[in-house]
Amino acid sequence: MTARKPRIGQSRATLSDVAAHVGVSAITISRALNKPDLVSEALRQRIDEAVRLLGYVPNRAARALASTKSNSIVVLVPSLSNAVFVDTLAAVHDKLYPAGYQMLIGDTRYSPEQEEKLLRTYLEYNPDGILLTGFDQTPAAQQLLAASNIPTVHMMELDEGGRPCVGFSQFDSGYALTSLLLAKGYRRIAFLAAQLDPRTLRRGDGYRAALQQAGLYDASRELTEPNPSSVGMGGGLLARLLAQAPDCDAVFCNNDDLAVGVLFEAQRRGIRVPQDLAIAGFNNLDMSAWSNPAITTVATPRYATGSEAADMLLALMAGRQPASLKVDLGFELLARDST
Amino acid sequence: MTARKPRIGQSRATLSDVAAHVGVSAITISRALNKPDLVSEALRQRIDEAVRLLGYVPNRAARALASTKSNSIVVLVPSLSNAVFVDTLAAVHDKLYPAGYQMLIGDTRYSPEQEEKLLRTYLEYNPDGILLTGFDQTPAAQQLLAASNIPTVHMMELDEGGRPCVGFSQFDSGYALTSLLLAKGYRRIAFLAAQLDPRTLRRGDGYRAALQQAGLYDASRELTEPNPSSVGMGGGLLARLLAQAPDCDAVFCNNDDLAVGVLFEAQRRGIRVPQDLAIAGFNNLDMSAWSNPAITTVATPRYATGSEAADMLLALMAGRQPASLKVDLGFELLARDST
DNA sequence: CTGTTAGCGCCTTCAT
DNA sequence: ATGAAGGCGCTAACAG
Repeated sequence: MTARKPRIGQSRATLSDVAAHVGVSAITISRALNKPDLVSEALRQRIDEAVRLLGYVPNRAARALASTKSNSIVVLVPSLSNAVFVDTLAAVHDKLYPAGYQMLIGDTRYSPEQEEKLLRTYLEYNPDGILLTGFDQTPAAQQLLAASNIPTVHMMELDEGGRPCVGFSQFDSGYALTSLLLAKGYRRIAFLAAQLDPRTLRRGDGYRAALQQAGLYDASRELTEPNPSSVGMGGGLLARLLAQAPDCDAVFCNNDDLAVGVLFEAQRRGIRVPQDLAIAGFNNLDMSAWSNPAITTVATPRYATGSEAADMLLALMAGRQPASLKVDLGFELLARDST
Repeated sequence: MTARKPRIGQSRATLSDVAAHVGVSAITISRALNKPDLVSEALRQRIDEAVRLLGYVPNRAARALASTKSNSIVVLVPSLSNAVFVDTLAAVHDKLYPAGYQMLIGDTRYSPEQEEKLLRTYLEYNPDGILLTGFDQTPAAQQLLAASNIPTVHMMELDEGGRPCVGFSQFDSGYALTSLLLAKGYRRIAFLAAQLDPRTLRRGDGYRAALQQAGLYDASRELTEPNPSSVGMGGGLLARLLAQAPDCDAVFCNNDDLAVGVLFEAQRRGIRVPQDLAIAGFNNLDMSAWSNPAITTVATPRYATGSEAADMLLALMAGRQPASLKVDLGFELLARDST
């Protein structure tokens, strides 16, 4: 036998349905669910049972409307096919979910315009907080953010202007990896990249600075592609590179998948790694540790970035002042057999 | 015209703020935004300007509450670190976004319990539709779904019971790949898998059926790990396999990353591929096409699955009967040099 | 084409 | 520890 709801249609049970069932007022049900200590033990149990019986599911829209808190936070990343951002998202989720927040995930596909569109849409959800990747928001997006007055933390890069951020210096990492190659004696070092996003550009700046400082910079050794990086593209980039600068003795790949692709292509061409050509990657993706030879790379703090950014956001949302508004998580050079 | 209450605080502009500014009623603004043809050209322009001027952003919670339509759909996938699901998500987005729907993405981490939790939470958003992976929902989750009465489409597998679904036969694909190996003359074929989800199990069933049929099945050649698959794990699995069944002449890896890991480990051990050991993978991930040798695999319809599933959901949500409630997208065997 | 009247389901503020 | 009244911002259903 089913309890008949005095409501038309078969829309789901509401707070007052549960209230009617238990014989108390709606607000008491609300309290039992949200602030259990304010309701007596006995009542609470009866309420819980009624909730189960009626299959009551709270209506988030109503709650958000009435409380002006949505309990959801927007997270915008440039790509979901890059393990870097997936790991970061996982960390954010691990931190925010226990705190009662729902993630609204947006994939900007490396486009500030798309990011702006997503932001506009997600702002309609009245998010309590926002997590963005980098600082290359469109002016309109920046305005939206400013006007919304919603706590926002930027991930993956460091800001000089005081905006809350968690990441590491992209420039320094590019500089450091290039310096490592220089220290190992390589002199004709190429730079291969896909997806010219701001972080890639900044790593490239680091690469260039290191080489110029050593008097070894040669623009013909820098090669990029507009598409998302992949193993296949790594091979293609090496082919292009060898055509225009056949004397390279090392390549700095902006992502490990490119590096693995370069390795595969080198093998196909009978180029020995690292004897004829050294290969370095970036991001320390799983596969680069296991190839033959294993690939030198830069371990970047992706999980930690998500975790720290979520912490900072939690603080900001609670109105607390975070310990620091600029958290530099650093990076680690992993020298392996490919260099 | 109704009275506009001057709002306190700096909460953002509402419909009636815009209405007051323009000198019309709130509903007219609402219409100008949602059903522009119902509003005169001239008024619409003035409204658009006021919207821009005040930085008006609609409140989704209020709209959802008033219209009992949330314009969002829930998509639950087992993992975001598997390219398969990321591609599927991309397809769903490409289809649903233009139709005005927002995706609420949930990562179940291959756990039905986690899936149930996510479902419970996301149901609070009153989604207009639901996209799930596979059919292994917990009983409670199934009840929730049934009670919610929300159109739902299952992805990646095929159902016999009439539930809407888009995918391919996991069993057949496992059977077909194993048959290919048998046809090539391999006799001692191993099966390596991570993440024993229902799809993996079903592929394993196909593998087993093919071998049993040929009188060649040997349980000691089946190896699994509970953790998510990765290149590194592929190497580990090969090591374990060779310890307990050193005479294998082929391995069927449940995912391409495992296959690449097996290849790397084989190289390290001086095992020639495919002469000493043939390697086959699954899912046709980018890298498997470029390794040396390239890896035989099964191309699965991940983008198409998302796309078709979204179409079917769109039809269901519109109250239309989809052409078919069970769409079999098939799969393709890609024989390459590793076998 | 535009306006009025309600009320979506819940929570806030005050009461008891 | 529990309840009553009111309203969050928007749109459905009817006017006109």
